[in-house]
Amino acid sequence: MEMAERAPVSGAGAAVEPAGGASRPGGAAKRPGTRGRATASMADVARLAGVSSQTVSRVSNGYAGVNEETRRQVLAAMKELGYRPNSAARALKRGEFRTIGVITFTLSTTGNVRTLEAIATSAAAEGYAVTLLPVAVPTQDEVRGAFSRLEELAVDAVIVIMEVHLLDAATVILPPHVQVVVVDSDAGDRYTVVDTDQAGGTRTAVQHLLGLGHRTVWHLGGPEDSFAAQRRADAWREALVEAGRTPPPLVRGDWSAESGYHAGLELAAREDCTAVFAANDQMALGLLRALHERGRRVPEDVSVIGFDDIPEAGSFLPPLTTLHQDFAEVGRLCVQAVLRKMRRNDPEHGTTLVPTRLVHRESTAPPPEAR
Amino acid sequence: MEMAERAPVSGAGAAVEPAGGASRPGGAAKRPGTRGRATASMADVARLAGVSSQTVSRVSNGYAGVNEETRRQVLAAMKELGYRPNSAARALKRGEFRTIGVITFTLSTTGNVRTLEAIATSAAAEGYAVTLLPVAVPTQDEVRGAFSRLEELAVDAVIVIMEVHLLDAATVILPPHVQVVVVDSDAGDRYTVVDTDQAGGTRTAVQHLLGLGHRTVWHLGGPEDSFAAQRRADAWREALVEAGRTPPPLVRGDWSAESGYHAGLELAAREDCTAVFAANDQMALGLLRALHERGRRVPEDVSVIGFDDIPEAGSFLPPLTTLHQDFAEVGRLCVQAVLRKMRRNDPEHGTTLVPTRLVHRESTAPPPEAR
DNA sequence: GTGGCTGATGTTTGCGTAAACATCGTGGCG
DNA sequence: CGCCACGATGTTTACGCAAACATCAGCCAC
Repeated sequence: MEMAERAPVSGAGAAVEPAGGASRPGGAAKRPGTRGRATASMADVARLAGVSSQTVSRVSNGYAGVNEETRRQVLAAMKELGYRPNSAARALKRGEFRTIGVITFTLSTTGNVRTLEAIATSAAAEGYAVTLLPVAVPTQDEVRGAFSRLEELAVDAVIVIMEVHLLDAATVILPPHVQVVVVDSDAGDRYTVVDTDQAGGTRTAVQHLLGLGHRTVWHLGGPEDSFAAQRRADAWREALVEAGRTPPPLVRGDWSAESGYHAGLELAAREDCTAVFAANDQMALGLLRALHERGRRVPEDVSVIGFDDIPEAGSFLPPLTTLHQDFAEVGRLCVQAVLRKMRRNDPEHGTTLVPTRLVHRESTAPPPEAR
Repeated sequence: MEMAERAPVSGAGAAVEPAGGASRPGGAAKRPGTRGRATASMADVARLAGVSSQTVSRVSNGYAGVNEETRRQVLAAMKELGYRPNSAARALKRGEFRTIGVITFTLSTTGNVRTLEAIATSAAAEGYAVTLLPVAVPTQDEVRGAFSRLEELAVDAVIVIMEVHLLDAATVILPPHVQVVVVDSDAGDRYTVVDTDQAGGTRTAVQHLLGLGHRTVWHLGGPEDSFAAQRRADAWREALVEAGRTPPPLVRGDWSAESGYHAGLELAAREDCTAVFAANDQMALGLLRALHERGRRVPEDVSVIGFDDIPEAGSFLPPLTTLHQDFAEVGRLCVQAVLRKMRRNDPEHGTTLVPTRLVHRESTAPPPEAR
């Protein structure tokens, strides 16, 4: 921090030549491709300040027992040389990297991205960096590969934003000292989990529509291999049964707007379908298009409710009533949880659910027959 | 890789106690909170395999000159102890971290996210990890803070996904040995830049609409402080002037669908507006809603073209004609460029533009008067 | 046969940092 | 007055790894 305003690029390390060149046999030009200008080390700073390197270390780490005058000199020397602690050496010495690894299957869903962003922000606030490990194709080998790399990588803990069953085969190679927190799954018995309250949100959605007078609620679900989708579908069914209604057949999409459109064409053909709960906003978007094309008005003929509350949801035609997921909170809690586990070396698993919030816009209304 | 299928969690390091405990004075329980079970080091493996630690190193790094029999023994010992190279020590010794830092202002735009994803994937393919540094609020202090951290952080190079003018004040503290590549800017004279060909794409959009017979093309631009927006606006104006048309007044949004809606209400009121080029798809979405609400049909009365080709664009009402940005390619080229610069220690700046592609859907048509 | 060469392996050393321990004044107190 | 506690600083050492150099056996050529 203190050296934030040192000289611009080429002027760095101007006055004193950091040790190197002749004196160090092998290690002069460290950074590959750095024209021999090694970065200043603690020893260089110590020499310039006329103290021992240990004193530099003490200043660098903010220890109390350093004379004010000495401290000033050291800081001055640091500034002059543009000294930056070498994090590799630090990590080696301390045995921790101050880095959290995030493994994720894809960044193409809003949820994953927003969660990741929140994780990065929270981690930064705690002095941790975030290393990203995306897994392009979700074969088990891929996942395993990613984790293999993560282990050799400099991470103290791992947050997984991914359907947990993709992780199962990889579990065995998690090194015992790395704590893991998982998002987006219901594997609370085997992992520490932080997630949106899928079931609660779904119940809210269903009850909202029933409350408007709809006889039952159709569900445009996510793909079969997604636990989150499964969970929402289960909760939808339960909520209907609890209310004494008969759940209509489940219609599936794959989270994409396109798949929502296709499913929507089916639903539009059913006269008895007056209310649809879509498992995410993208599919709801496609659904809206299909209903529009088939002349079914929303919300007059059919009510639609989404899940996620993506930023665009308020601009759909009509603006979409949906369940807001607080991804920022999920990300924040992930970091909290993983750091707590790390610090306490806590092997216990816990599940933290973040509630959703119903955002009432213009895509839901009482059914035609109730008017 | 060889140790991918070693024993599950608790069985790690079963047979041989890695050195530690009594023999090492200070360094027994390294990882904080690890109940004293230190991870195995090269020395431990060497002891078990009955070779020197250097031979272990050679096996670990795949050097040729190791006897096949010896190699097998070492690999077996590694497996038994669950040995993983310590990346901190490796980084310290080698003087590089095999990590690229990505600094970005926000992950709420599709472009940034997709670019980031491509960067992470490409970097992984090159054996590099990606460390993420989001800057929540774009004040200069924030940016500076992020870079400060990056320097102490373990990165060999930096990719910036951010309007470059936000970076200017921070530049001075970039350490001289870190190569930088910037996305999303036109600062080719000061940085190496990889970006979508904004101007080319814009020209394509304008020409497409003029080609359909529209007298002129309106522009729903991005915020004033965005270079990308500025660039698209400039190119739009130029393309019109080149074609001998008079550019109508510029209407601005802030990239959001909401802002597109508000701007759209204005545009909908102008009878002479028959074609709009929106600077991104989100704003186009809002624009579509506004036009719909005001009874202006798309594309019969007004043609709309977007920019980005977000996944949802094909599900808009109507499906949006837009310019596809190849973010994956941008990300890939970023990694290529920054690694090349690193390896050659290349101080030269270059600009790489990735072309766009017109995706023709249903939101554009000839103007009413041409029919 | 002996010198040199090659391939396989061991030994030494140092990367930059920070804990542990050592030293060295100074001042307070018995 | 001398001893000791204490604050400030210096010295040693080890973190884990991998270059550089050293060693050593076997083998070929002259």
